Amino acid sequence: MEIIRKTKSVKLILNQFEQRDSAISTVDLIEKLNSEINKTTVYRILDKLEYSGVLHSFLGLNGIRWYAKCKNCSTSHHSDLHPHFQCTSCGKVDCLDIKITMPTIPNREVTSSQFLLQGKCERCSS
Amino acid sequence: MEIIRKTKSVKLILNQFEQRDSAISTVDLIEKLNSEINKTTVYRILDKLEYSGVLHSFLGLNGIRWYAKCKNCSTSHHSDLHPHFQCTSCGKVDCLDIKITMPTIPNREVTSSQFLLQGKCERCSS
DNA sequence: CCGTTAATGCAACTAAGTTGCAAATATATA
DNA sequence: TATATATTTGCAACTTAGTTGCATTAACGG
Ligand SMILES: [Mn+2]
Ligand SMILES: [Mn+2]
Ligand SMILES: [Zn+2]
Ligand SMILES: [Zn+2]
Repeated sequence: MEIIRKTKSVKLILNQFEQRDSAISTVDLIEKLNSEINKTTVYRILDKLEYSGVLHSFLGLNGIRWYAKCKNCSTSHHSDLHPHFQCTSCGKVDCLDIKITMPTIPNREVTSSQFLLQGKCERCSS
Repeated sequence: MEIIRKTKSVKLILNQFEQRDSAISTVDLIEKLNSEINKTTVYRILDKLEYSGVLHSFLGLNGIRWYAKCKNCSTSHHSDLHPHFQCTSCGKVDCLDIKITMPTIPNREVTSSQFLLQGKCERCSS
């Protein structure tokens, strides 16, 4: 299930991600676009954009899903093994440009991971 | 909000955690005890056990909360900064006895983290 | 055993996300 | 440009994890 048609809704959602560099939660996106796009459509487009390698997603502190732009991903290959940072003060969520060394665990075959850091962002800690 | 009284329900829940060493999800616990304890009570007891330093919790792959025994925690101090491992084949979730080196990020004050690894457990990969 | 207070069950609710289906619209082709 | 067709959308209804208020029950110290 890839994105086939550049519809009005797809453009509106992509536009949101072009306007900022931080991640956006499904809830925020639905709220922000609620007069223009139905929430079902938002979920479906986000699914497709992730599948296509345009966005990647992860879970925030409360289990809500967040989406952010991919950098070098495609439909066939995803390379989003980086941590994310959620500010407990303002709620902002960012991708971190940090290589995490995947720990090797005896007798376990690790295929992927989610690493979420919490604390205060630059703006909130100064 | 600490545990004050050792009620029948509290004992039943603690018993579940004594019987196994891996984590248990709220959903599994509610299902398993559904003939003996109301789900509201399960949620409330888990809250209190976590607050008291008996259990710690974290989110699994699908955003469902999991609980596991604490090792050296108390009401005043929690020391559960370790990764967790979820088997994508059998669904089992474990605490990993691995020290993770908290990355230092410029201009950000990191206070805690959640690190969830995914893959195949010992039993499922052999 | 009794009185106090914490704990419980229940029903109703909230909120994120999903599903089926009919209507609308993007796009390729003529 | 008009038409055909497959994709996308909106809507309403649903699912599921977790929460809340309140009346009832039960733990436990005296
Ligand atoms: Mn990211
Ligand atoms: Mn753990
Ligand atoms: Zn902040
Ligand atoms: Zn397994």
